[in-house]
Amino acid sequence: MGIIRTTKSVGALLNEFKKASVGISATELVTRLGKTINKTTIYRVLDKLVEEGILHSFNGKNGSKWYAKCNGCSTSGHKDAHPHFQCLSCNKMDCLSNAIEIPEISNRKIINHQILIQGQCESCNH
Amino acid sequence: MGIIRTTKSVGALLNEFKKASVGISATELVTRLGKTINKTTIYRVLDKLVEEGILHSFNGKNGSKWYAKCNGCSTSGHKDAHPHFQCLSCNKMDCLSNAIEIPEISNRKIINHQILIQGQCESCNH
DNA sequence: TTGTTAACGCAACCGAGTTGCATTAATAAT
DNA sequence: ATTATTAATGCAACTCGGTTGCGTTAACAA
Repeated sequence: MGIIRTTKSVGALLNEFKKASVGISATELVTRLGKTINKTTIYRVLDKLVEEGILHSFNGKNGSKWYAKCNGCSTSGHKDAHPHFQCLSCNKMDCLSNAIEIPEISNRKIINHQILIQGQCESCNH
Repeated sequence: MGIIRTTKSVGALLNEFKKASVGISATELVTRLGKTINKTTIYRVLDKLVEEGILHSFNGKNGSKWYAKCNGCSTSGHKDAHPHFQCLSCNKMDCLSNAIEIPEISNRKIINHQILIQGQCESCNH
């Protein structure tokens, strides 16, 4: 399950996330790295990195897959559920540190949640 | 923009939502109605019903498209943003009436938001 | 009853993501 | 350093949700 070798694909992907403080979509990663790394590999490495607790995965508008660095997660689980903000003009995806209270819901067991806030980012909001 | 004729496709789709108090995914509607209504038509009618403020649309897990009845919406906009709960066992999708506070976010303009809570529903939670 | 055009069906397409399998290369063993 | 093991990769083909273009049908107004 957890075996990960230090290959150039893993390095290249981790590098993209080291450079960026924001989220990156799977398709964006394929366009950035697709000439040197096969897209199948990109998707597989992303899955691995999520399993490892290094990245977290969530959905953007239109349900597309996005990834961002984790904060204090591990193989045993993702702990830092936080809202994401996606700009409807430039599509930039931010991880927000704002804590949002999810209430208990009668008779249901909550396992996780996703909050996607959409609007205009700092640069596009004028 | 808003012109809608009372065709059998519109009737059939509205009927599905009249019968159900929960959300229905686009693919589920295609399997239910696909023998009598072409899937292109299904997607087009759904779009129309969302424009009309009769249904609202949102994403389930894996980013799939879901629809549910609106409450007090109109062609001028969807007003009843509420969280959705999807059961990870049976995939049932509920509209929740719980109000969840979305804070203002510095320098950004919030236009809308989606909250998807996942877990076990009443029947699957034992 | 007829004319207009919204709505429909069909076929073909698109794009994100996946699968199977043969090949390559990272790590462990010698 | 050399070899053996098997995780990781590349490739091609595929799946599936959803869309587009276009000719035909049928709702509604005249």
